[in-house]
Amino acid sequence: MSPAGRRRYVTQADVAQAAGVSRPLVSLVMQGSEHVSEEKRQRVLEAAASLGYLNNGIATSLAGNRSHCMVGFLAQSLSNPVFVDVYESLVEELRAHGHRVVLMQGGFDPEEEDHSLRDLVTLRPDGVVLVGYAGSTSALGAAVNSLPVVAVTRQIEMSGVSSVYSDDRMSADLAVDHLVALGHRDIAHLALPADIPYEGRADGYRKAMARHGLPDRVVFPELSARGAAEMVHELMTEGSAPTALFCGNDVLALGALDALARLGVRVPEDISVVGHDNTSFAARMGLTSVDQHARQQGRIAAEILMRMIEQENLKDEIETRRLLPRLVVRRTTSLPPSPR
Amino acid sequence: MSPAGRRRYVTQADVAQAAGVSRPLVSLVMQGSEHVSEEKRQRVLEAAASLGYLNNGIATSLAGNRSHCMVGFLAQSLSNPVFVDVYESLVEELRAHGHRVVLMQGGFDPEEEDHSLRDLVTLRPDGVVLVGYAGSTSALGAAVNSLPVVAVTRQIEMSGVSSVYSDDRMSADLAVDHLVALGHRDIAHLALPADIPYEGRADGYRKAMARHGLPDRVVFPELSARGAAEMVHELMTEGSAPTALFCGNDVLALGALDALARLGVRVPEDISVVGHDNTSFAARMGLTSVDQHARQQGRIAAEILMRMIEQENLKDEIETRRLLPRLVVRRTTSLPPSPR
DNA sequence: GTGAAAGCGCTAACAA
DNA sequence: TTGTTAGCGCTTTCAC
Repeated sequence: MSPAGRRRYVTQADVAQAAGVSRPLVSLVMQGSEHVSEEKRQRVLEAAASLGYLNNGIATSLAGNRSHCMVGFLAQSLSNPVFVDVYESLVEELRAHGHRVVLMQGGFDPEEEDHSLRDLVTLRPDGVVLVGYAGSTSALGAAVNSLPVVAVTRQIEMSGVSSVYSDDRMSADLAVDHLVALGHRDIAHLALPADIPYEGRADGYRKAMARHGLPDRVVFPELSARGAAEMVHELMTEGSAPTALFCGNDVLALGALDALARLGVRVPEDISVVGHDNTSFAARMGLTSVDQHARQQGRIAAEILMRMIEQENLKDEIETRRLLPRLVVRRTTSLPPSPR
Repeated sequence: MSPAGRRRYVTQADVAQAAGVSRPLVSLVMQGSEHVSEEKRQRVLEAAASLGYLNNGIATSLAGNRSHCMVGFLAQSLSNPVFVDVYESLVEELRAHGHRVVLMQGGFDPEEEDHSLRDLVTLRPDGVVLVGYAGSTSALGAAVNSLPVVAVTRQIEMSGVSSVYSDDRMSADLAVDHLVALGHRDIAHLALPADIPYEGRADGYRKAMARHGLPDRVVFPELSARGAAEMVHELMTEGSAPTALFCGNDVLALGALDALARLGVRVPEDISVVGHDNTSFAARMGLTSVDQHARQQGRIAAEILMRMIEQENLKDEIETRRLLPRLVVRRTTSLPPSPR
């Protein structure tokens, strides 16, 4: 069966020899060409099957000077389900166009992101999708010169980079306005770390509070449900507790809800909570959350990318799509507790 | 800047011409060879930078007849956070060994899985990790002949495939024994679909119930929180409601909790709920769940894969690691309601 | 130190 | 219909 010694892939040359034909003929058979006699086709296919031949896509795309039909997806993290939503909808859309998607994890460290992006480009994809990219502009600039790039869930203002994103300032407006309309005045914000590229949420929150003439209160928990839980515990036990919490994303909101439950603080009777991203667990938990249309973003990104790939020239032919977020009100927000 | 017409990658030949040196010299410089004069090295590096040269990893590995330092990861789905845990811990471990990981989504359709696996192998990775693989044995057999394969979260009994998994029958034992010890007799099981490869959970549940002399009740919701919610709604409103629910995974458990909350059924006072996988949201929601040590599975898979890659011969040098699951008791399980 | 030549696995012109 | 030849971008002998 398999060769005894060092593992080695079976090549078309091996198949050709076994079948007693020339190398290019094997190539023709593998490509399903019509112009091959039935007899040789059979011989080749049998030889290939018995040797366990597997096409080498790397060599194919190199020789044919053609594309893999592959696009790269660089995700900062998958622990936030919203990124999974983007990925899945993108895969779905691109598959329909005959493209496959390979994902690499970037990470939160800019250097790591850079490195991952370079690794991805090394595979010579037809294009690259960046989700929550926080790398340097230099690595990005190099990529942009050679292949189409589209950023999702945030805008990257750079020549050659298309963007699909949701307006984060408006997200904050929606959340704050909703809470203020209910009568809240003491609204704290559980922000995403300052070094990840979603500062619009915190900025928007500050502006919205100022617009209502209310003082703002921003805290920066570690980016995890646990981190949020610890921060909320602190917030609720030291000094004056807010009557409402706007969380930078649903993962943080989940942690917040946990901490509140442990403290015996009732939601929404004692405190209201708003999340961000409207992930499926927000829906299941009855969490009021801002929807940034993740699946739609993935779909649009796929469309833009396909267009960029097809025209294949003119790096300034980029598109920018800003979506309007939508507040989904559920069971975690209501009137503030009446003053004692 | 970039060429006006059709987008084309800059090659070493372009760099060589611009720098006025030979092609191989550029290669040497790019590989950081010592045996190059400082002057030419500078010229080459400048030319490369100004042209925006990016190495072609595809051509490199082909020419050098050497590996990418890349391993493939085929995931059935990422909507279940437990698979993300496996992926992230694997990436962490393999990165430390200088390997990068590219992920492709398989899907639930066996044909799709097959296709994805072939696509992945086409990229000539050093090895492949399968998570929740449900493809055909033929595609797998072909892969196994050419490169190391390790299956995670389930066992694949096939020559050449290593496996890391948690004992699903024992999971069911832990859950059922816990509930029975609390006094439950009417325990229903929200099973994973029969066509995905985790039948051990349902089998184990049936056996455990039989062992206790109790009748079993298995229902098959659609594999999503929403599906579980609908199924549980049905279960609780038609006929006799069980006093406890053992769910095939935490996603289903989340849906179950949602449905119960909407029905006004209290957990754990009226009904106990046990999940599976001990995902981070189980921890945050106080869900009693069976931990299958996902991160540890990822780490072990990485170690096994590295070992298989290094020895590089003898396809029967495989390893099988069965982990023992652990029940984590939280707030969703307690005594059954006292009979009316 | 540097260039010429050969080759990785495959495809795409040819000619036969 | 088939084999021969050349070449994709890169690395790797091997002379010079």
